[in-house]
Amino acid sequence: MAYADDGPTVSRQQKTVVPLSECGMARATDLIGDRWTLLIVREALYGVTRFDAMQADLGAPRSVLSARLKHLCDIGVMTKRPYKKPGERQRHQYVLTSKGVDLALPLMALMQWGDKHLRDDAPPAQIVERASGAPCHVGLISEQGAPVSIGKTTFKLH
Amino acid sequence: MAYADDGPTVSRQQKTVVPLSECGMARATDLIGDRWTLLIVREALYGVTRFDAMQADLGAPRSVLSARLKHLCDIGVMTKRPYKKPGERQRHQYVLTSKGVDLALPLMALMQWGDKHLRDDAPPAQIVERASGAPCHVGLISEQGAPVSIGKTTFKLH
DNA sequence: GCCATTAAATCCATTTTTCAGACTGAGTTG
DNA sequence: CAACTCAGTCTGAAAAATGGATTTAATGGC
Repeated sequence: MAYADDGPTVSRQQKTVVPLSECGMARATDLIGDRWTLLIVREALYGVTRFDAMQADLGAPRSVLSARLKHLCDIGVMTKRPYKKPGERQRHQYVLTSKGVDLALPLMALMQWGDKHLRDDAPPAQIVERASGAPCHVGLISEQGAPVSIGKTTFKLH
Repeated sequence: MAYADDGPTVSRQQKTVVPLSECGMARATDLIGDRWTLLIVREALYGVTRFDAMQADLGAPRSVLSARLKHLCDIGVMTKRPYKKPGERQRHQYVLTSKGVDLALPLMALMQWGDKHLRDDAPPAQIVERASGAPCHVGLISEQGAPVSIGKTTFKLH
């Protein structure tokens, strides 16, 4: 992997690596790569599902939040559903679908990166096993289920 | 973790989970959460380091690419350096710092998500161990180095 | 039924960002 | 010197984000 401390890296000359439109990552950033969408998903993962609560947490303009939530529902990352606690009025909540829950991993990876590189003190949230409380981290795993250092990997193109 | 198929999830009532400004993830999306930045980092990881090559791959407006690269250098994710292959003119290249290389993991996680949920056929790029060529994937790893299913984890707040 | 309240939006005017494409300037090749 | 390549900058139009005010729909209390 090209790396600033490895000495004079030579650039690939001419060719596109993978056409952008073909790459899952590009499609992903197309769908969710903006200022708010991932933060909204983070809210949902934390269990915040109501419009106003999200708005209060994020401070995003209501119109933007509204549009983003609609979009997230459209692409199947969240669903909007009514719910009613006994004795309370009916409300709406936005809940992650399984497609949305799968975003937890990229999100945790990003959180991990931010906590490592963008702050000096201890991170405010940690990923732990629910049962034991033992901390976990995001990493690469081999076919045999063993952790793999990222430096020992490449992209293989088809 | 709240999940659309788990039945009527009840929303947390009032409180902010972690103040946005405190969260590594929020800081991260602040720095790199836009349409192009992650794609630029992807280019760099693939080994594309020259302005024009990136522009051709991404199709981003040159002014935006220019601004993003400048920003990435400012925040220490990339560095700009001159280089010269014998017999060629001197050029510039943008290379990832170690801080930038660490973005590979969130990026791979996102790619994995996109490949799983945003396409039906086989993904165009795969993460493999350099030595053996065996495929890897991004996942959660326990303290003991064992893979952990994401459903068995939560966020622990401090 | 009528009023106040709350949740969930939408609307508006202003500022910021994006975009496509033309242009610039430095260094290289013929 | 003319043409070409690379790495940008500049420009004006279009799109998106912003903070704030307003709207709508569903209560619960009186």
